[in-house]
Amino acid sequence: MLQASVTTRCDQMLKRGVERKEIVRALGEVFRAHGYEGASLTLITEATGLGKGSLYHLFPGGKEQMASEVLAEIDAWFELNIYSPLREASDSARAIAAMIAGVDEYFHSGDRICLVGLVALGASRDTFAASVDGYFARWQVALAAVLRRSGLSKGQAQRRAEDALLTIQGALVLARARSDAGIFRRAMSDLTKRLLAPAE
Amino acid sequence: MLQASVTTRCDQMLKRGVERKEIVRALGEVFRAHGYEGASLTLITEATGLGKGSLYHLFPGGKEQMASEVLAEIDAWFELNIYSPLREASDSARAIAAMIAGVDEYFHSGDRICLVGLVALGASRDTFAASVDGYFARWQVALAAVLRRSGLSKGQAQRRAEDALLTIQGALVLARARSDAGIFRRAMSDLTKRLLAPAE
DNA sequence: GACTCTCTGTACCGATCGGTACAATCTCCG
DNA sequence: CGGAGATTGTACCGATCGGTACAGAGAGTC
Repeated sequence: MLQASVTTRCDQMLKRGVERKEIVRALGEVFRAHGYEGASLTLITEATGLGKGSLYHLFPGGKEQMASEVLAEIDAWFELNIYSPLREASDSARAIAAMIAGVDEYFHSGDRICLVGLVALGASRDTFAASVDGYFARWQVALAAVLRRSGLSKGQAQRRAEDALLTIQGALVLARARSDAGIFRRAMSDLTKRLLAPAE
Repeated sequence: MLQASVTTRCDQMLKRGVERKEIVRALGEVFRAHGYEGASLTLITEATGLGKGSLYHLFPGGKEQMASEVLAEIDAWFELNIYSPLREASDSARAIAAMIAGVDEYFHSGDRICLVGLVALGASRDTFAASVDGYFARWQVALAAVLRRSGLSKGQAQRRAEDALLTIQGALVLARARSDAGIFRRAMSDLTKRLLAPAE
């Protein structure tokens, strides 16, 4: 019966892991929709279907822990789907196209907001400064490496990667402000061309 | 004594107008620093030096009126210092350079945030949707007109103006996120070149 | 000085905030 | 089934939220 016991426990752990991931995802949507300050415990309980008891059992650190786990999960997603492919890419053009495709998917072609950007602008920025900075820093380094391999100088690569990140953020802001996802799509299309352009 | 009376009233009105402008400016800083939801009445009374009584006497509509007056004031500033010069410009290159200089001044070279962008991303977006959209729409139209006069096609001019707005917003987000005003300065420099470039 | 009207400080309102306490319940195990 | 530990709903906490009521201070007019 030992085997059964172990299996059961593994299943449980796995299930818990999955559930927690699901919860963190739901939390992310709440923070995205209402910001860190605006995401009240009431909204959070509604979005997750969890009472305060469960919530504080799962996240003893309260809202702050919830938000930082959400940021960590975002980071993990980008690490897996964006940074890592960028780092390991051999074909620069293909890697950049894949990055843009990934970004387009993640942000639902401009319908979805960047939570990291939102936090960066808000009052809670200082609390999560390290996560926010790390998110963009790692992205820039990974993208710059690809650009460098495609023949750009170090400075050019860094500058062009910076331009890419800023364009994505700006496109999300403007698309949201004007309720026009077309802005995001056009910006991503232009950005691809700009990233792929030969060194100046 | 009629003259004196009138003069006194005018002075008073003027003084009130100035004071109100000063108050709205202070309100703007609070909203910028804490967002619409985060700007509590306590913070507002501290920033303005006005008690609740005065505040609700001046702004019977409460926080919402305060915020919309702040947005209106921002709009007026841009109308005067950015949109209008853009519309009346004869020298496109000079007009664009002036716009970038104005933007750099307004945003303190990246140290200051765009309140309109912040509102656009936040939960209060719907409340102020018209102001937010109008701000960007008018800017884009004015800038596109200049670009059109400089020889670009209508579509190209619109697209390039869109790119300019999005770049400014993105630069502000990224500069804030990474606590590096240099990002904003570099972006503005690049943007100027991009705007001035000949038609593709 | 008395009247009027604008302005302001303060006390107060119900609602909600993030967070805690804890008993009840559920789940797994022997 | 019985015990142990994880999980949960609910009542409750003090603080603060945005907003209101109102008495009184202040200033301009006669």
